[in-house]
Amino acid sequence: MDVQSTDKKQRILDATLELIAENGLHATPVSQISKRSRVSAGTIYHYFPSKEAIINHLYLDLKKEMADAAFQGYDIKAPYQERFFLMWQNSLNYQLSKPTKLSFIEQCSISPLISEEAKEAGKRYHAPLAGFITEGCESGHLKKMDPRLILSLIHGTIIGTAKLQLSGLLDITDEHRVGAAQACWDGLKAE
Amino acid sequence: MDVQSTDKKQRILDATLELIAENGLHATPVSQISKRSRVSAGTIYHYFPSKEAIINHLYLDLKKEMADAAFQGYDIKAPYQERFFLMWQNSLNYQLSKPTKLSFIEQCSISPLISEEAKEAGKRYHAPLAGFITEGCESGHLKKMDPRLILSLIHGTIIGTAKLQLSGLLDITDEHRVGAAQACWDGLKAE
DNA sequence: CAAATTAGATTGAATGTTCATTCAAATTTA
DNA sequence: TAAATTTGAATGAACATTCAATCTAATTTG
Repeated sequence: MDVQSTDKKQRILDATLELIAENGLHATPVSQISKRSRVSAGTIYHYFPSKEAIINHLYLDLKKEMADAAFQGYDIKAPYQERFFLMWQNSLNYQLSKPTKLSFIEQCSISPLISEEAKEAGKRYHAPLAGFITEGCESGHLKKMDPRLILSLIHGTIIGTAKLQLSGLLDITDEHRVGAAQACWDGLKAE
Repeated sequence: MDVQSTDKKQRILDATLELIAENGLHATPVSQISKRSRVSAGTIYHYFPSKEAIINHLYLDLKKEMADAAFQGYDIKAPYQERFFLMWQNSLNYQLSKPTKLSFIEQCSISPLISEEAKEAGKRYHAPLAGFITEGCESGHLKKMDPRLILSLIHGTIIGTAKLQLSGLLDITDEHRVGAAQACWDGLKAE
């Protein structure tokens, strides 16, 4: 696979992401993906076996990207609370800077269009994050609560904040970011 | 509109809700809605001008139902914290007991299939809830933070918890409910 | 009261459109 | 020149919507 063809593959993925974020999972025909990506319909099927495969591929790419983004600048030697804030902020910043990706993932996360295997693989990317939470519970930094529940609460606050911006109801400033991260920490820290 | 016809209208709405929760917004043809509701395709168009109209109608019904559910047993004379817990629990219980409704709303909340008017009307149902948060900020029970941000954080924790159950990853017990509500409160209460 | 009339409800086959996918042919690359 | 890539028109299936015909029940008329 040469540069030209990887480029085309990526153009297909980019166009699909944009169109689904704009028009929704249901209203994105291959003909439009073809136009937007400047790759003919036939060629799209040279790179992907089906439209469903494009969407599943995209889903996994984004899941990985999001998981990686959380660990940007992670320093294992830093205090637990500091690492908590770093990852919370990293994750929120990612969602805020890539609104099309948030929109796409939110549409897919429930849809049966995403295969069980892809959902399973997506969860695997969460393992390091889950480990970080479990560490916090065991070391006494976080409340004694099921780590899966804690992770869902954290995720909920991040997505809630990002969607608020996406909806246009409130422009999230640095002050909001810090306040929201603090609220999340205050709710989950031990004592 | 007699009993028989309201019944049919409701059957159409019920079938659409179920099918979209099962198969997704994109993969729910009118022919299936017709089968599941036992109302012929033609009759569906007697009650609704289009498939989109069914979905928008359903969206508004559910938005109202959810807003109302939060206030079940609300006692304006109760202490602020008690009312906070009541509404948080009410909302979570609603989402947990109606998983198809959660799935449907989550799929719609981003989709461009929902008209701007419907989204606007849906927001109006949130007004009492928003008022409750503003009251808490002004009375000093909640942190000094933008009430819209606080509401989003609360909503995020509820949806995060409910989706955890929906995904099958964790069965939410009473203990989990109380813990999650407490975490949400601890994060948002003043001091 | 029974027959006739009417309006609304209901049907599902027919319509025209849109869609994902295919493929024979053309072009590019090695 | 052989293999890989690319094209876009062609294909057939699936879809939302329409509509002429039929049924139901309520209302009017003789």
